[in-house]
Amino acid sequence: MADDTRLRILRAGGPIFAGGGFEGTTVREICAAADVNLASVNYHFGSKETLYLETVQLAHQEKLLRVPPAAWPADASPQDKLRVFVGTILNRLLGEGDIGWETRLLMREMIHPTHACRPLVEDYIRPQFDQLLDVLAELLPDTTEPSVRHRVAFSIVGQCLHYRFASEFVSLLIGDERSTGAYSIEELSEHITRFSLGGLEAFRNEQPRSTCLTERPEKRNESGTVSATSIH
Amino acid sequence: MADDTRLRILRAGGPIFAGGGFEGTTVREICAAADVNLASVNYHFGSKETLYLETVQLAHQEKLLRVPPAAWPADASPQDKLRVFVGTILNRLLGEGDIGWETRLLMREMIHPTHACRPLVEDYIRPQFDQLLDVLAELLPDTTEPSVRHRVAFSIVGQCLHYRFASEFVSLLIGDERSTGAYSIEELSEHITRFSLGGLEAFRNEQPRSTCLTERPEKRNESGTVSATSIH
DNA sequence: AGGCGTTTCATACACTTGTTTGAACATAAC
DNA sequence: GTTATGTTCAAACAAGTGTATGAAACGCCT
Repeated sequence: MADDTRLRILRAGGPIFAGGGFEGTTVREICAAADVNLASVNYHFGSKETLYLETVQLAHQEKLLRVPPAAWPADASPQDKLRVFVGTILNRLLGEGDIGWETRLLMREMIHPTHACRPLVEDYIRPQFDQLLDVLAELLPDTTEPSVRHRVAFSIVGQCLHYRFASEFVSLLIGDERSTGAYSIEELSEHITRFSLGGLEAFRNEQPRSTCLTERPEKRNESGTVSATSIH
Repeated sequence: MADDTRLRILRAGGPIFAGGGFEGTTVREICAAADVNLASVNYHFGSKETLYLETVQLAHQEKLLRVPPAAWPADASPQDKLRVFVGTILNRLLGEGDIGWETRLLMREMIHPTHACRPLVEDYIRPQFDQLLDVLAELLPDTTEPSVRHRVAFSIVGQCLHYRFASEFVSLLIGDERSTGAYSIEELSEHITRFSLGGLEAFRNEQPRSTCLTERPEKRNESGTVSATSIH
């Protein structure tokens, strides 16, 4: 019975902490939702803070089990791998019917990092990041510098995260356009993949850098990709 | 002297609210920082909540004055306009020496929208969004659908916002790579512009959609851009 | 100077917060 | 049954919260 109340507190804490943040959430609230006595949280966790830390940990641990990492056949093209990766991330961020409170916890952790931040990144974020880097390795020249690879990776996940972080702003900006389905997970996944593959093209021919951007859109050089041939 | 304390409260409230959020920030804290009496906030604002709303409003109002919107010569190429736009956004998000607490307020508002959200978007976000759409209009075919234009715009600002939202995660992921300067505002601006112009290329030849992404990177068709010619 | 509306101040008021306490309860070993 | 150990419970605690109050101080007009 002891472990039971412990788990009940942890599971109840997730969505509540996600909704209100650490401050803004009361232990009474959590205890009521978990249907346990008020003193239980201090008996089992010692303090509200360690309860929070354990909650964050468990939340992403369970989330990782529930929605597994991206996977693809061994002979998939790198483009398809990227598409699957983007789709997986978006599903993790936006999907799952209910509300996706786990990612709200993650967002809060991004804005206001606590001690839960570092293990979260190492256990939960870095594996996905490395997976994306592996895909990018197939799409970028071998000579591409690590920092450039990283920035490209951030450009891709940044597009995905935007629809989670700024979802309220997006809704206000586009009005009722969302009802057209243009912002479904499938459409967004397709769009981001397409945009990113285009963006990758700009890094396929390694240039010194930063000199390939002033070409006018009307003309296109023979390689077809933006290049450094025309500095205005 | 009355307006003076009013303003002092508002200005002191900005960074404090940004740091601790609405909950997590005490009126006493703000009054101490503003060096005014505790009762002043209720005398001048009526409640903590309306103080918060007015604080958010003033913060972005002053921010908008301090770092003006992107501007370019009339004959600038759309590519250059995009570069300037991205640079301006990044400067607004990451620049300004101190800490940029205004954007933290904005981030909080994104995650946990309050009544301050709607006017914030209309007065502060939408003008920039429209400006970006104007630039994109020069880079995309006239036939491009509005929803596609919007998603492209989000792909661009998403890349920028990522370095503000996930800055802690970015730091943890890249280790001390930041010290190389690869994540300076200038470098990031250059990278995002380059990546985005590449991404835009993928939308230059309007395809039905979603069929242009499986081309293998080694071969390239004559137009040079990714296209719908090969479905695997 | 004197009166008056406005603003400041110290203080107090409910109320909520996380945490503690000590008794009641359970369960198993002997 | 008795003891021992681990767990729950209602109640209370001290500290901190937003807000209210009434007196004091100020500035300004006549």
